Amino acid sequence: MEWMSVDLGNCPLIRALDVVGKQWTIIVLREAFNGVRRFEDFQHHLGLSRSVLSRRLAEMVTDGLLERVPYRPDGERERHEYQPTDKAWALYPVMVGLMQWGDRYLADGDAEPVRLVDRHSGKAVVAALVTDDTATCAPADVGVRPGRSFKTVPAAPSDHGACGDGR
Amino acid sequence: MEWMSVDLGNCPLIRALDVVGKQWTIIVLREAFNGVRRFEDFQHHLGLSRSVLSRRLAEMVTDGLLERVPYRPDGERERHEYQPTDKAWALYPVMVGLMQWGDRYLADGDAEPVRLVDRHSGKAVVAALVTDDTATCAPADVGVRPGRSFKTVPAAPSDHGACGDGR
DNA sequence: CAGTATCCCAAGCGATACTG
DNA sequence: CAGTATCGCTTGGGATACTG
Repeated sequence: MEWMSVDLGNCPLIRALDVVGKQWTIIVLREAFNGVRRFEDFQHHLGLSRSVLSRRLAEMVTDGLLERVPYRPDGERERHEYQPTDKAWALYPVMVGLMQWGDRYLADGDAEPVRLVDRHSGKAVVAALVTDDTATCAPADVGVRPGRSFKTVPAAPSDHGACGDGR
Repeated sequence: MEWMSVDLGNCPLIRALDVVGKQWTIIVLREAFNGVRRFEDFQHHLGLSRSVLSRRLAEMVTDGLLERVPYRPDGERERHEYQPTDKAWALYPVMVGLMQWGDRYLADGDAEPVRLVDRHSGKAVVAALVTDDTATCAPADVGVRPGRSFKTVPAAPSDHGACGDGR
């Protein structure tokens, strides 16, 4: 971040926040994780202004979080869709952690928490610190129980067997 | 966030970002996790302006992330220190996840990654998604290998045996 | 040492309008 | 449908100066 003082500039946390810190970024990412791919869909789901969305999307492409790929639905003209990159998927645990933290500490009473479950075992999934050798859940293995606001992950990345697994 | 459209307002992710989303918040939190407690220390470590720090600290106290507790060192006059609350410690995995993500994808080449290790096993610690029943690392169990920028955790919270463990 | 208050600037957002 | 451009507002940050 340009507003940072000298030696902290290369702190990985600062660098991360420089990319992810802007308000809409993580939300847009969540939509993308949820399968949203097109401009209009992002805009309607989130209700943010078109100009902001345009800029945010462009930045996220520049930052390597989204990839803008052309495709042609049936007989229509060519379109583009924004696909989350592996770099973006690597933020999945962070986003989930944030969401679960919000659920736990910022609940407004009426909304039941979003419960993530592992598809295979059916067990609840949480974001946590674990040792290297622990079995982790890949984004593709994660779904939600009740089904509110955070649906299942439709298109997980190819190689991300487990996010955050051994370096 | 006030800038959010209607129904998304109670999305836990949005609520979380409303509290944590401001740029300095997580950085200040990291310092607090690292044992920094006093105004001057935050200011010198981070190099941010006193006015901003003052506001940020006050907000974080309001938001329940920090607690301002009085204490009296040896024979001096009374002082105050900012202690991270359990609510703040619950963000530890998120912060670590962000930091590791920055290390992995935003490395500037010259800086070696911050390696977190479990004190007991000596194994590397990562932020990840796991099932409910997985053994997790409490903040107090986590230290760093080389010792750059992210030191050991000096004062972990009382009851946080494992962050993110079974709800 | 530990802040608070004031002033100014830059960045981010929304609304609106326009292009292919 | 999928954006880009412009404008004005609001917010967050820095500098400086001041208080206990």
